[in-house]
Amino acid sequence: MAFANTPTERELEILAILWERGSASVREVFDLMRQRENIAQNTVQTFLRVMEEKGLVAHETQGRAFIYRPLYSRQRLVGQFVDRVFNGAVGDLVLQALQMKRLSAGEISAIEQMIEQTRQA
Amino acid sequence: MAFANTPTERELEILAILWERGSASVREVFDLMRQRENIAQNTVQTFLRVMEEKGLVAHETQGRAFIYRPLYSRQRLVGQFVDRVFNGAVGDLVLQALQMKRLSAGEISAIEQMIEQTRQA
DNA sequence: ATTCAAAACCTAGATTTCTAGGCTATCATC
DNA sequence: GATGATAGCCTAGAAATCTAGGTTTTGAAT
Repeated sequence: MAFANTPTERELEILAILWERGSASVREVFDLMRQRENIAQNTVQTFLRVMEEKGLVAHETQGRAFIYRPLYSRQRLVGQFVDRVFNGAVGDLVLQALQMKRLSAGEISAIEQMIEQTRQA
Repeated sequence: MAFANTPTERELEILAILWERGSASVREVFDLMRQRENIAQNTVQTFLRVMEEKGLVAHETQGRAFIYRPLYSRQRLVGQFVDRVFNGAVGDLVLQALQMKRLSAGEISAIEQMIEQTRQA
């Protein structure tokens, strides 16, 4: 996606893993990715290094290993997605999502609660 | 994004225009794009031709001009977005979107109505 | 201290995406 | 039927993205 610092396809895949887990070592990211596709650990490592240069992630060391965490948030990605796909109209995105009919009763309740809160503000 | 036939960045930009207008000639797409960036009409034309090969758009002629319309839907894109970013959890996407607090009262009402319908099914 | 394993760094090359120049076809007007 | 304007086609090359091999570093075990 063409904004400044927008993650590429592969970067997004890695970010998704970090969002899910909060943080992870190169090894952990690699192990998850290899389950779905053919990829070398070095490739993952290189991506994380470059992503850090770009400011998408940060790391701290734990023993010899680097533990990465995301700096770029899901929220931000959703914002950019809305801007480019729905011209900024969040409501349209929500409507479109609701039409997908993939929601459980529990999810619907959570959404209703959230709307209640939104209405206050 | 890395699914089969997922539009690239540039393709997405063009699709967004077609979604907005329903359909458009090469010239119209070009005129809209040039307002924001530096691009040649030939580039737009080439993209549309390739996108047609990929099945993302279709065209019919009107006089000498080709009028393109999208075949790949917003709905489908949102579906792929949810899958890769929220691991398929539509509810999480909606929650995240609602937290952005960019909604008007009218939009909120529309969403509530939509939820009512969703609840029925 | 040597050997081994695990991790990171550096680098070049493959692949995909993007870009637009030059060419041809079509139609309207003179 | 020549001229000009508008449109689409073909093509090659530039730029960005992705990939992973070879090397080096570090720490643990013998």
